[in-house]
Amino acid sequence: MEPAARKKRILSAIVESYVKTGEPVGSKTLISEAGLKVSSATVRNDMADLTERGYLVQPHTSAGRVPTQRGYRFYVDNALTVKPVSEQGRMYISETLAQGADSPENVLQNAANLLTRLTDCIAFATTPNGEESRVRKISFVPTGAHSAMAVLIASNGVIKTKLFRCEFLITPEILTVFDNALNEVFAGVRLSAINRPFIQTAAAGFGDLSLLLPSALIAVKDASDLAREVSVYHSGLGLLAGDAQGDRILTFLQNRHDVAATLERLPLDTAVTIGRENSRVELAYSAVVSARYRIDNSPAGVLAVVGPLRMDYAKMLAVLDCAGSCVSELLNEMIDV
Amino acid sequence: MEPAARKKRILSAIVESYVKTGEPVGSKTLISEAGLKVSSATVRNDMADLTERGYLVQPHTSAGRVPTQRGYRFYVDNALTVKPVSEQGRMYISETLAQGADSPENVLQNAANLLTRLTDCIAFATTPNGEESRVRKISFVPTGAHSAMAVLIASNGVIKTKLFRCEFLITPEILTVFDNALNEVFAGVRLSAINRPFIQTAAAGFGDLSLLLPSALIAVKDASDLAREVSVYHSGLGLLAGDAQGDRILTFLQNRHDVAATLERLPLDTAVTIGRENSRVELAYSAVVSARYRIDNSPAGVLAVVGPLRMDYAKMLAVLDCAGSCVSELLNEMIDV
DNA sequence: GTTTAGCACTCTACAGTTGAGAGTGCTAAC
DNA sequence: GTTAGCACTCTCAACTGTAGAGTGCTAAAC
Repeated sequence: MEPAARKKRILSAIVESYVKTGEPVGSKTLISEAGLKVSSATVRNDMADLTERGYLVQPHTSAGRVPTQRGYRFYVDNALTVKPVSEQGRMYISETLAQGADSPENVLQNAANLLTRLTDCIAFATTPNGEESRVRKISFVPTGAHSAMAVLIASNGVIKTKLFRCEFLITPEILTVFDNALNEVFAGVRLSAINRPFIQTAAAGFGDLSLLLPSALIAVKDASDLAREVSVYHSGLGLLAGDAQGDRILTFLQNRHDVAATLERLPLDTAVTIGRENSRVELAYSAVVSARYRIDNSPAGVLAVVGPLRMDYAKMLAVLDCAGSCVSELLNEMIDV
Repeated sequence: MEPAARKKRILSAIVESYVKTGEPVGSKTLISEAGLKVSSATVRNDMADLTERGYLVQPHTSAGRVPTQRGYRFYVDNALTVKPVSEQGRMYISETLAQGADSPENVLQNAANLLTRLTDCIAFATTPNGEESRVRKISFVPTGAHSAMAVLIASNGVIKTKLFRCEFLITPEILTVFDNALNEVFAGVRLSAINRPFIQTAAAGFGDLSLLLPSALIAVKDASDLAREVSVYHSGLGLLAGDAQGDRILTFLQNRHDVAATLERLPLDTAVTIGRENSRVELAYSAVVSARYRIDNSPAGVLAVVGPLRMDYAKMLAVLDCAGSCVSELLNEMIDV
């Protein structure tokens, strides 16, 4: 075998052995496990070279080698063969996700729970980000003499409500007027366009009505903001107990908005993000495997698991890929009512 | 001083010193800190007695004493003077809770965040349990040709929505019929009474209509179930990093339903629950300080902090009591629209 | 030029030892 | 009932020695 090819094989074997055992891998272990036809001295030379080039490190002088983040990256990019989830596995995943799932939120929580169970990692699922979605319909529901609820239905299936109060008496007639007026203005508008200037311009266009509308307009804007907000479901907190990176990850979880933003920033495809490649320092020693689910065939929310660098990347990728496509299927069914 | 009174004083002093320093308290330290007018030998005799009666323990032969759970309990019941939060403190709490609080959920999340900040403990806030509350109003909003959304407004101010589909075409007229029919049946009914038998009986009473109603009825029941469900907001996960009980508490947090149930089971007043007094084993080495907030003057949800047994109980009680009443005020304002 | 055997070297992990310091329980006297 | 004095116990931290694992280097073999 060519020296170059052998080195690649040695690196893969070290990653795989280290992932399995957690022990630094020495030259002798490597020969017996990888079935190499060379002596330990040769392997040592190759390992020294790989160390020099930054793919491996030695915890201390007399220890075996451990992959660096660069080592894992090389392994994931060049030496990984992902075997898709079996047909039975896929059915199991699909059925588990659908269990008692009467809303998209439920499906996503199911997904996080399931991923934790299948991967033994903390898992996340985000709601679809609303950046691309538009207002499908606005309705009003009376809730009291001076209060009502605005209901916004977005094109990605998300429904948000917001209460508001008025000085004047709210009658069914007024709500009908609101309904007609606001649907005319908002229908088809992108959620991201609904900001203060937008509602001010809208209000100005209503003549007499504009005196009655402000609180309703603000309620619609608030509902739109809520619909754009990404919320995050997670599962597997308990796994952090005793985990080496547990403290860091807890710090990461502390701030909901950071978590949402970090997950949103993940690639649009199934992907592995290793250590410092992550946008948050708290994840500098963790690996994130993620997949997007799609709604109406465009990337929507993300499923992800966070675990140690030392993880079975092939398995994780297979599971996430499958879960992602199952979630897509389920949500698309639910939404196109 | 009477020996009995002195022992009580010694126990309190040990609790307070241990809470402050975290170090087992020896007889000499005790004399200098509690200003006792007896010798260390006398104190040692008293400590030996308190140890025998289960109020103190020695981590090892040559160490000072540490309070047992029984010791803490005695201290909390007999030696604690709670000084109410100052007027300024109260205003600060009240204002912080109200910040950007446009829904009860927001107020509760604010409360959890604030409690974490003030107490350096993980904090929880539960939504009002719906056991006592009744249906105030039901509305329907069309969302598509064959789908609509049921909106249930409960007497405790909670609003829940549920989508449903029908085989037949949904027109505004049909929804008006639904609206009238279902408000007649459900208005004033306790949420806990809305179960399968109830909706079956209800459906039976509608004659011809009953063919159209089932999915709407089920949607109302589902919304009612959602409204009864207690959800839990929490804050301070990051504090678990490096905490001695962190692992246990993470395990406790793992299951949302257990958390909700445990919190619901806490006393109706401001209270301290110490170690094994808690209903969950994971909290056997933690203390929970809790307060109920009230809606319409009856106990609704709970605010709680979970921390080490070794905590400043007086301060915690003061803060929780204050936060509880501030949340009550705020929510009552929001709800009686 | 590449590969190999052999050997000296380095480092860790673990177990055992030691001495200082803290705090106790007991006893005899007040 | 309280106190002084003293022997005793236990922890903690620092230090030591040893076994084991794995390396890097060198000189010889392919």
